[in-house]
Amino acid sequence: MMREKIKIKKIDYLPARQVTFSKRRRGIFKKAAELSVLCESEVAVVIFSATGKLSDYSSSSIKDVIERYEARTNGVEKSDEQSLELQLDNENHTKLSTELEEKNRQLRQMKGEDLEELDLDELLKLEQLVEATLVRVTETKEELIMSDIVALEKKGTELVEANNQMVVLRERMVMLSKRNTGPALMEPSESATSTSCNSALSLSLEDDCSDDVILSLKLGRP
Amino acid sequence: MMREKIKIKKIDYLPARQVTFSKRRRGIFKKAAELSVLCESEVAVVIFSATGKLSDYSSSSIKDVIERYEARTNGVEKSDEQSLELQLDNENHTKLSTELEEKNRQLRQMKGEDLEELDLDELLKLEQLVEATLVRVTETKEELIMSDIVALEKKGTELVEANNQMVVLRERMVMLSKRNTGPALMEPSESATSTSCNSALSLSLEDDCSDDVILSLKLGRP
DNA sequence: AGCTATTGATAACA
DNA sequence: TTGTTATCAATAGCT
Repeated sequence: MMREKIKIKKIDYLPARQVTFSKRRRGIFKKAAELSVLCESEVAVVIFSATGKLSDYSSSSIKDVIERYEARTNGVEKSDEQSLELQLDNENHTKLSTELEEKNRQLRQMKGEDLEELDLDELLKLEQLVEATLVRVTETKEELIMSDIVALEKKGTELVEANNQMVVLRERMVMLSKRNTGPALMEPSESATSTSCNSALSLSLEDDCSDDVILSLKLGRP
Repeated sequence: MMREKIKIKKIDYLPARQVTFSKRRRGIFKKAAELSVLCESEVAVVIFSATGKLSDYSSSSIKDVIERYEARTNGVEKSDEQSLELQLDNENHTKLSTELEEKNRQLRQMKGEDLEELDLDELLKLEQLVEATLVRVTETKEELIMSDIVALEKKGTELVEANNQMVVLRERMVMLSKRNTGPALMEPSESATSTSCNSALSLSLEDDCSDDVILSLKLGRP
């Protein structure tokens, strides 16, 4: 009612023709862009309006497309002369593309996408595969965490050890000081004595002398 | 139901991509032809497929359109045409190879190989990804199984229904027989009456007449 | 320019 | 590849 089917023949009424030209031109450019994306192709469109105005679209450079076109059109015999290398290249390219596509498919399915393409058997196999991966990843992760923890514990033990040695050294020095300068010197009221260390270790070793902190250590699992 | 809206991005599945390419190419050519007629314009379309195959349409002569186009484009320094294509090919090739390599790496890690290349952060991310995949795969699998079961149940219900109708028919025939030939004819001692059906259904509907089995149905979850 | 009813294009499937 | 059909997309006729 509102709109009727048109016949494909010149639109006589100029304003309508201009409007249609604009709209359909946009439509074609859009379709060209879609095709180039959907199918990874190179598309070029050149339009001269009735008034001679030029419009063009190209998925890449229109010059490249035209050059490529002319190379193809003019050089039919070139594909006999130079074909070997080009042919090999093309074969290679096709092979690579196919391979890449296949890998992409596999990857997508490993990521849980496009699963509707699969039948039950394939789904079960994929499930097994993913489960196996998960086990390995988790194991590897835990090993890594454990080795980190062990390394930290070792470091901690070394630090505690170093601290103890320093405390001993300090006491000796205090003794020496006393012997040399008399009892006026402050002495430590308390020695750090903790020497054991475990993975949930949280200890703080500080001397009473506020300006004489020896070591402070804190370890823990998040 | 039948068709869903598509996103404008590369179609991954090759056969579908080829079909779409053909159809949309035809579509664009048709639109181009319509525009040229409706608005008396000159339209040219050049398409290179992903495999390098050339297709073109032009309302007049493509060469004319191209010449006209190039006349408009000032100062077009034509670099040698051959090297352009070769250059593009080489770039493409390199890009493809790199991409393929990367995908292979990702795929190996998705399969739980080469995990030692990863640090803890990457491992945690991978673990999450794989867990998400596993959830999706399992869900999809279960949906598929459920839909299979539903389909079987439906089939089962239909069969039971059909059976019931046949039993009724049979009873009527027996009645008729009795009326026509007297009480000498055998009659069924028992009618199958089960009309409900569930997924763990297991029923066997047989008439007492050993040579007159009507239906036998067995369904169940493995 | 916008706005819909309608035609036209086409994705999924066979 | 070609055909079919249910949907989606383009656009003709108006404002």
